[in-house]
Amino acid sequence: MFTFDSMEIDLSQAEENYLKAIYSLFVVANKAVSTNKIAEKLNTKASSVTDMVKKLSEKELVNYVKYQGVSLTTEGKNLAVHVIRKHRLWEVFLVRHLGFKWDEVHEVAEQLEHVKSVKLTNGLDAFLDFPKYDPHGDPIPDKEGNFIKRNITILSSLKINEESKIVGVKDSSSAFLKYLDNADIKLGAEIKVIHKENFDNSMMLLIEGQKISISQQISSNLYVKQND
Amino acid sequence: MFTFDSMEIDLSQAEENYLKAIYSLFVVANKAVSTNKIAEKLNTKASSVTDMVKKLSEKELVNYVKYQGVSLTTEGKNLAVHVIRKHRLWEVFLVRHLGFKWDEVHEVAEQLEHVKSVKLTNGLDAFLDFPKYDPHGDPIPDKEGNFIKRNITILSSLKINEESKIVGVKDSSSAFLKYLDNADIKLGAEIKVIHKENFDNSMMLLIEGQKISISQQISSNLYVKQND
DNA sequence: ATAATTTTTTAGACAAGTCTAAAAAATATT
DNA sequence: AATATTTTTTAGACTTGTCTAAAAAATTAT
Ligand SMILES: [Mn+2]
Ligand SMILES: [Mn+2]
Ligand SMILES: [Mn+2]
Ligand SMILES: [Mn+2]
Repeated sequence: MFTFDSMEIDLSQAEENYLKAIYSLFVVANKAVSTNKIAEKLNTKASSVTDMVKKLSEKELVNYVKYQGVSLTTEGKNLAVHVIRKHRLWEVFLVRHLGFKWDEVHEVAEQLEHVKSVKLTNGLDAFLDFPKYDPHGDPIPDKEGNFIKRNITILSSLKINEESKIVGVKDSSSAFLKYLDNADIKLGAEIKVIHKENFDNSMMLLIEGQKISISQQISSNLYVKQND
Repeated sequence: MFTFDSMEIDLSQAEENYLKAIYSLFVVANKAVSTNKIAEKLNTKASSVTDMVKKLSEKELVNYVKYQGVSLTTEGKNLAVHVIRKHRLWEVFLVRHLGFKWDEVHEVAEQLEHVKSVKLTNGLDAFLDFPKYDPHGDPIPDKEGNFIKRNITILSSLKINEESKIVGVKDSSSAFLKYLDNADIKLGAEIKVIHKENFDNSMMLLIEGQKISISQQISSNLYVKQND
């Protein structure tokens, strides 16, 4: 049976970042992703992407046909998920044990995710007691690469009087996370939709007893789980 | 007053490794170190070292005169010590919290020491309760770069009946550390020299009540602190 | 269906870091 | 002091990952 322990391919940080980018773009698009989209995501140029994608194709980590976009092979996907696992475990560590705020962890996790040591990753996982979610509500793959598939609802799509719980953020930029902190909007908070303003699509909510109005910008970047 | 917080120079991992190598070679030689020695330490070629040393000299991190060896500037030394601080803090973390043995930490620490985040380093330091020594008995610089200067005695230089405590290892290769584990020789152990064999310079010791014989190879790689 | 526009790839260049082989300098030997 | 040996530097090449500018292909508009 497959586990990450068996993975001994030594990729560069650049290669790992490409795999991650391709993975996350594919998840939303659900079809082969363009070199342009990858370039945008990685803050680089499409020509650089073409070069790298050829290299990854040589290594059989991506499927690539000229002019037709890129997708991950099974092996490429496993490697991408493994990097994501490390990224999210480190984020948990930083928040729980080193006093980082959820808007401060990403940059450091981007570095830590490239450290290579199966013992380190699994040791960290155990130390943290096998967390299922990172500080932004994103699921953490276990060492087999399996993770919880969340039943995501976007807050903005809720109807009046529907009740739910905030379980994640779509945008995890520092700016958005800080806004949430200031507005006292936290993961796990119970909310109820009181009113939806037709004019600007803003929403009036009851969050943990508090009445609060949020713009469409905000409500379309919050994931909720509806109460049964 | 100077602290590492003020250091914002962004060095590559290669540059940091060169500074560390030059630092540790200089500490033992106490004079400008040769490109050859640096090459040997870093498992590279002297010609590569010459190139890099020129670059570091441009950045005023080393003093370099052709054919006359290399030494660190104040800034270079500060940066080297900062990397060593991170290396040793991570080693403590790995042993204390992730179940690593002292012979397993070095390789991973070599990667972790290059992660850049003042908040991470100081947070880790605080989480570990500001440890003074790493698992091999090496002193850990604080955030000002200061560390305890140990009064090192090599075990092999002790006379008969002298009593002392094991406080460090000179060789921290995995092979040597595993030997010590098997022989049940630990940092902190109280020892007394019972006998010195003239023939091969082996030593008979009393370690925590146990009688044990060690070769010169071993005794010349153990640091002790003499009891007053 | 042709033309205009956008996307993607190619061609050529560059910086970082490394290597081998040869030249130059320093050191050791006779 | 001259010669041989060792150490160090230079010269030129290679890899990885990136870039700009130009060419080619695909897409959109007319
Ligand atoms: Mn993140
Ligand atoms: Mn996250
Ligand atoms: Mn070490
Ligand atoms: Mn150590």
